[in-house]
Amino acid sequence: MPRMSSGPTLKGLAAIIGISPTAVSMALNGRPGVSDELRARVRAIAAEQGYRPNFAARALRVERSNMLGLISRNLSNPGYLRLIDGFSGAAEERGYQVLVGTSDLDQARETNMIRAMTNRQLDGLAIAPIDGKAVLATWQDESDRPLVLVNSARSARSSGAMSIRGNASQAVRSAVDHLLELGHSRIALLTNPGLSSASERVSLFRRMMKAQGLTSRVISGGTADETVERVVRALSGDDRPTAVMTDSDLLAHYVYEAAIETGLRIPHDLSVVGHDDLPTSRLLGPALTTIALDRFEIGRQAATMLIGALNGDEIDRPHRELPVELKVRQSTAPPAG
Amino acid sequence: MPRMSSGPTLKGLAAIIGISPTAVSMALNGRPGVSDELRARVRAIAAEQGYRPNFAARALRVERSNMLGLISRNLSNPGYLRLIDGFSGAAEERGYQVLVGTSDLDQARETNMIRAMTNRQLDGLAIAPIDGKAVLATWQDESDRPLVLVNSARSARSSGAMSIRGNASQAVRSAVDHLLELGHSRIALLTNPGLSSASERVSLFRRMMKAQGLTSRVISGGTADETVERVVRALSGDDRPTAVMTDSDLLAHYVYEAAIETGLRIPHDLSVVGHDDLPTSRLLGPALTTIALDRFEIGRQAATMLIGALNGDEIDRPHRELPVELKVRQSTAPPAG
DNA sequence: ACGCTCAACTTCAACGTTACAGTTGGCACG
DNA sequence: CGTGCCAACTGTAACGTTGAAGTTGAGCGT
Repeated sequence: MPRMSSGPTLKGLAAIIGISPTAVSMALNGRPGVSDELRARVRAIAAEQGYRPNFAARALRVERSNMLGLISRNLSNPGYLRLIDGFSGAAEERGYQVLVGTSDLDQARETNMIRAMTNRQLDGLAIAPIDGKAVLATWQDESDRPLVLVNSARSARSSGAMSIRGNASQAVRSAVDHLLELGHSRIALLTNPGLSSASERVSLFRRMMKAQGLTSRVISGGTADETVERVVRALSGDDRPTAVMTDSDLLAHYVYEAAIETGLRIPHDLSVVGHDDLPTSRLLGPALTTIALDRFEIGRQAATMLIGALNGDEIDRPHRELPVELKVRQSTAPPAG
Repeated sequence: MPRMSSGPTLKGLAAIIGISPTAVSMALNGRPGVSDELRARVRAIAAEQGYRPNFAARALRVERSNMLGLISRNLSNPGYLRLIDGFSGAAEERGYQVLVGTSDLDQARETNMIRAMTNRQLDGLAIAPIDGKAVLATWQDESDRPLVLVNSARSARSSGAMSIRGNASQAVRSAVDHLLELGHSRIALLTNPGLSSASERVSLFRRMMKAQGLTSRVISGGTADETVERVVRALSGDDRPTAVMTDSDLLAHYVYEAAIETGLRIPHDLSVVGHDDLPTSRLLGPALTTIALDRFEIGRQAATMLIGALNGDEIDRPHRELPVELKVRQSTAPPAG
């Protein structure tokens, strides 16, 4: 029932001005082939008539939609808002619009999302993949447009796509080093399950701990409630960890909740290290020690890389790792006793 | 240079099967006019050939894009992530995709965003407007599709659009009542400037304070840094407020930062009441007393209302106010002295 | 056997845009 | 004064889809 109030079209404008639609198109799109004088006249009349180009028609014709897609793993982690913010800001600056979606950590949904987006003649896609390689396969099956993998495992790097992420090894290393220096020996890592990027971090963590002759403990997150519950359980044993490092500040928040539930005091009974540095993290009680990662910048650069590739530019470093920085605050301390 | 790997089109499929494109279209879209047998055959061959419908072409033809727009005021407030999450979840369930944008609290950008979205044959728009009336004017100028105003001022209600928001008067009332009961008399309200919905809250706040014979103080936020600075200044006078209530948890966070800067302890020297109840708010130090508002649900319902209207349904309550709930935690206490 | 109806298709045109291949006319040049 | 050239346009067709208006032929009642 609801229809667009049908404003004038290129053809309509052409009729009014008395020239061909092609000329109007060229005039409005700033392409050569029309005199400056006519161009000005066309612009004036277009504005006066309230002409609005029809993007669907344009997309059909030129096989470009001027839309970029952004698919995140979930939409509960505030870190993704930073990503969206950076991405959409950069995209809008260059005249692109942003289609968002989330896989919700579900492979099938991720594939569907990608398909749905390619149906729309999406010009490029940035995705924080569940499994980078699977995404690569799906995308290249569907489209030969630029793709940026965000925060994916190193193993998913390929010449077919670009990638950008925080420096994962630096992140794990600085967290572990910090905790070791404080004197911790029973350290647990809380990660999101099922992510190929997570397993990369896990193995790095295991290797570092082994090098110290220490055993490593890994806790897999799930839904919010599940995660808290699992952390509670992990913190209950006799040889419970004295420190937990996490893959995100959000996960660190769950540790805080678990600490409240178990009555452990942070940092006296338990040290916590996050990863992100959300704006709220320094305001937590106690302020969270975390590995700062500029997700806004990741979003920005992802969009910029996509648009660059669309313009045919040679992309500077197609596989980027942004530096991370340990912010020591109040949630870490030497282990008690 | 990058082009879609041109899969088969309706016409191509039709040629392969030996029937007309129209029949293929009817078969795939589940419309009557084809036998069950042919429908099955078409579906099988479409799948086998990897057929992907071209949404741009469809949009051009039917003047529907199957996209919904969501424009927020900014993308730094984590509350908007909840909104996006609820909105996109409901939209995806019904086969719609979501175009996001932000006005960044800039009128011109907001208007541009709306125009850019209508150019795309957007089917419906949910927007947290800077000025609801202005949005209404722009939108109705461009399109007669459904519009939902999110968190807009009551004054922007009109028959031309739907709306959904938290119960603003209940929110202001319960915050003020809570602080009055604790014994506060110098209460400040920290709001976002320039929002018509904010001025509605301000006037309600002023009225309530006046009814108590108390003077009211309003602090206008700005950028993050500006806001902290203004709060610091507001907290410096001799007759400084003993309590600050805010329009969002994000603003409450700024008050926390200002408190750190000025050395005031919460809640001993200063009580703080937020508005949102972000997941992190109960983990702050001290845990934030706040007015809980389910932004996820607002997003969900906004999308549902839009899609309902698109289906021609009679919308149940086109102007909705969700209840809010005061969560008393540790950031409020009786004033010292 | 005749007309009638209806399901199952086909044909045609159009949505708004732009690429490409013309066409025109003015002007410089030998 | 023709010839060639170029700027400034025009005309046509096509992108993939679908609505509307046909066309067919099988089945049915009389």
